[in-house]
Amino acid sequence: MQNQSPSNNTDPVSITLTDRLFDTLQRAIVEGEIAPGSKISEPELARQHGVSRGSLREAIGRLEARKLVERKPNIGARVVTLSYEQLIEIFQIREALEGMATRLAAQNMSDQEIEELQVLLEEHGQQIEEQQGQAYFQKQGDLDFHYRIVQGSKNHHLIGLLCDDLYHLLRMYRYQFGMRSKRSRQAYDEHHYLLNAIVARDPEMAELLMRQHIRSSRRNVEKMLLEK
Amino acid sequence: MQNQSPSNNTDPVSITLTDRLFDTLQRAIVEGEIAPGSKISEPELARQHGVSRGSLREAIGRLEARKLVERKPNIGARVVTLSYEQLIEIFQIREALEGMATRLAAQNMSDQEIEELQVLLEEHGQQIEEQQGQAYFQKQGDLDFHYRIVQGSKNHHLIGLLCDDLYHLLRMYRYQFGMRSKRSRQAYDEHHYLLNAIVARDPEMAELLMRQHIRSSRRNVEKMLLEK
DNA sequence: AACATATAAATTGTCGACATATTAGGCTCC
DNA sequence: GGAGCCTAATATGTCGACAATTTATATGTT
Repeated sequence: MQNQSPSNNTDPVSITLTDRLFDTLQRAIVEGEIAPGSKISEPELARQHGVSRGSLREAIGRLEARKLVERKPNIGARVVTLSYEQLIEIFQIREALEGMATRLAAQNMSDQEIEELQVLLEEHGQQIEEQQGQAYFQKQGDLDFHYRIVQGSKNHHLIGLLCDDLYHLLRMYRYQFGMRSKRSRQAYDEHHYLLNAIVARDPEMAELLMRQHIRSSRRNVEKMLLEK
Repeated sequence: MQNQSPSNNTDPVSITLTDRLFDTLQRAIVEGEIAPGSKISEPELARQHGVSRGSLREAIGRLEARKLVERKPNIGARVVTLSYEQLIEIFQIREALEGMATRLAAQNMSDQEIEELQVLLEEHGQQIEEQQGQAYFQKQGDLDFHYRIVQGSKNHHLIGLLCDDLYHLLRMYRYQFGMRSKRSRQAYDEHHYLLNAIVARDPEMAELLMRQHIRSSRRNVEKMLLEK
């Protein structure tokens, strides 16, 4: 679930101050500790974290590249405000990118990776039967599943795009809108079909099912937001 | 073709020093003035451009976010070295993203935008008949065509992903490998079919044709690289 | 009282310098 | 002659301060 383990350097923890700051701020923004739309004051944040403004600015720069903050010259940076339209945009991109990732995963995942994915899915199935109320683990499980498939594509650029950029934005939406999905059972079934296509090494079908899965998830989110 | 006109701020030119530096360095890297794989010395570059190291570092940070340079903590930044595998990765991502963009363009482009695209394509057709040798304008035309379709998707996040990130990397590959395509005629035909699907407002078909078009372009690139 | 203007405060952009880590070079020892 | 260590030099990471721009405050005029 963390982003630094697969992508970043070999060292155990991020060495440089800016790296740690970036991780900290990213988590704070994603989890809503720093309110969406709020202005980021460089002097204040620097003081709070006990670092220089220079280091902070580099961290903010990275956050901007990941679309978590928006910056205007000579005016300052604000945490992004999430809109319904932007959420749709994200889902469209996810559909395209994860569809391709799944296609590639059907070709490139090792037999062992596929087996592990099957085990993971079985665990999810048990969790759903045992504690149907606990939506948190379902969400976590859903992320795990998608995460592994993306890794299985073996396309490093694609992995970075999804895991380092898009997924954080998506988690931010989840925190902000407090999404508790009532369709964990359906999602589980869809994961099952999808995995079958991967086991059969059928890229075309795998991509198709993933795209349907994400569209279905999107429709669910749309419905939930309109209910409010 | 430029990236700053649609995406960036409202001011005529980039105001801040770091912005200009970033634009300059990006162009220099994309066009190969700074050799791929070469180390970026902060003191030297800062001196050459007459700026402080701080400003330069912010610019390098953005270049890193766009995958044009790779940075290792306490060691330094190097211009990316382009490999055959990475090129394939880029094409796979393009196929997914531009496929989706075309699907959306078929739904969201205005009638006027479509007409303008038809005019543009006609001009390309004439250029091909008149000066079949001039590969440069063909490439430029190809980029224009793709660029406009992406814009037509009206998905701002997707537009940024393709125009601000991927296309620069792609142009870098073109410069480095000196790609002169001998299939401008075929590409033109494919553009024609594709545009027809957009005119017919057929998203499914439009996406399909774009994906085929990009796959075809990829195969051509693969062939060219193997010939060397 | 409201609007415009001018001044003051605060914030962002930029710079130069210090601290720390890496690399290069030379010396010793085997 | 080569491998390994120690020292010097260079590069990166981090900081505090100045410059330029924006925002807030105060003043004056209609």
